[in-house]
Amino acid sequence: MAKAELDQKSVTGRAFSVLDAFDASHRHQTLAAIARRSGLPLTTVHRLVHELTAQGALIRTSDGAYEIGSKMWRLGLLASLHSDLREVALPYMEDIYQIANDAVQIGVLDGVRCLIVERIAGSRTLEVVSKPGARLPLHATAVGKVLMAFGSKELQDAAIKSLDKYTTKTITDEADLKKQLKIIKTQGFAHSEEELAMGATSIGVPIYGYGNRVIAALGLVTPVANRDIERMVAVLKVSASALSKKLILSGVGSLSAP
Amino acid sequence: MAKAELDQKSVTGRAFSVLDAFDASHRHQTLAAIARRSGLPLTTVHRLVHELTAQGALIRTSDGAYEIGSKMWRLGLLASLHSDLREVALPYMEDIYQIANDAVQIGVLDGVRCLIVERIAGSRTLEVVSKPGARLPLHATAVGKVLMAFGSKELQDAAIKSLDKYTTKTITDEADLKKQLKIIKTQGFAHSEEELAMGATSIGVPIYGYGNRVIAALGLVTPVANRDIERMVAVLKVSASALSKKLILSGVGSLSAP
DNA sequence: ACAAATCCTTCCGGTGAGCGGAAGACCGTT
DNA sequence: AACGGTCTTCCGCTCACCGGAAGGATTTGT
Repeated sequence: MAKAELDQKSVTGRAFSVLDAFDASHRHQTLAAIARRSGLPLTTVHRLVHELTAQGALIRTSDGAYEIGSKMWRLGLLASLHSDLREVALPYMEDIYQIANDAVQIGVLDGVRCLIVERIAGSRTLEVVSKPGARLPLHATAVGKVLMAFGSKELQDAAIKSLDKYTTKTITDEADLKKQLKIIKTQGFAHSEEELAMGATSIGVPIYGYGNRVIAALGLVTPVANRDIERMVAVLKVSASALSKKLILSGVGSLSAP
Repeated sequence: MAKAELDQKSVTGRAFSVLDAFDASHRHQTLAAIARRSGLPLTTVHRLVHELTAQGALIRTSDGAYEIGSKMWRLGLLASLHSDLREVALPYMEDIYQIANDAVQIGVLDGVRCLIVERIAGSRTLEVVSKPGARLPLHATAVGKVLMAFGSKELQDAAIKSLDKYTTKTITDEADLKKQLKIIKTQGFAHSEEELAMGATSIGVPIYGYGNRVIAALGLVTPVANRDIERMVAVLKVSASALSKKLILSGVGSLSAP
């Protein structure tokens, strides 16, 4: 339970410590739970939560607990990666899903993680943790490896500093990973087999935006059993180039790091 | 340009004044612009924006301006109306779109406005301002009227206090509106013709959730020319009852007011 | 039935974090 | 070169935030 968030010195820092106490598996929390998870004194949380509720950032449900409010949702829609990328990519992802019948996902770089922006999955597809909003490690997923391979030198160095081991197949050796990244860059796609979770294999290809920079990665996730990598790569590459063209035309792509 | 936001006394209040300076048509703003729109001193905005950027709530683009950051987007996904309602409703909305070929939208109550949660629109459909995240007036849209008709007495009174006039057909008379709300409640659907924008007509039906309470409204928007209200109502009602059943089973629905 | 352990809320005095004016470093434009 | 616009740093005053203490409201255990 990480309680040492950013700063916590400024009020906004504290406010976001409160908000950060919410995640996919903690969407509905009591005041005391928020205090515990954020590591802030109860009284302080009490006040902050009240202010945030007044702003509509939180909402109090009928049972007295708190949830993220509609203002957060409304503001979140304004994030460019959502409005722009998702909007354009969704139809293409649906096409891919029709053909491949496997889970399709698109992700962007967020710090040293891969942020899943959208995902299409059927009932047949395996249930992994890669819902929209999830932040997956770069070195253990195909989409992540793509973003890493086409990313800056600094990004690679930063990402390599924490190569967590998720399964027996996760690549944790720096040299091995660097070698693979080079191959990915030349052959234009990444492959990951049971490196994040057993039973799942995935491939990913880069998506280009404004100025021909890689702004996202498109991927397919499928059970190890019925994989047909060549076919999947072919399908992905066709859609990816069409999608990239459209993104470049609409001029999507402008980010930066603090 | 509303500069008198909520409070502005507390730090969180000020922080949200900054965030509130962003909307669909102001997604990309310079520091000075934010200061102007929020009504806060430039120096103050400067500090707040820095803190918010450090938290990932804002992001600085390569041209020096600011946008809503990915953390906001991630947090926004946790809002229950999005994750739950949207998730369940989307397939039904797509079905309706296949049949009717008109813009389909679903909205929930947000204060005294109707918050559009999701919308499906084709290229043929007319371009109105009802994108996801938009907050439409209750008395001038079909979905809004539904929420109002099935809402509490207090809500109706609060909404009636500000009956803005958008077109010549907008209903601004309190008695007329109340009469219509009664009819809507008995016949189970609402109709609005050119009350928000000329050329557009819309109908709406209620959607039920946990405890058989009305939690949302489903609507169709079409050009006035090719309207066929009876058919539209029929289509909507079928989908609405199916969707309601599913929502009730999954137990969606829990809100409250400050 | 009581006690114990939760939970949430209000009160209040000290203090340090937030405030914002002033000043200056930058652009571009006329 | 003087202007109008942007962003940034500096710094002292003050007031809004902080959080312990205390008490009410519920739920749980014995």
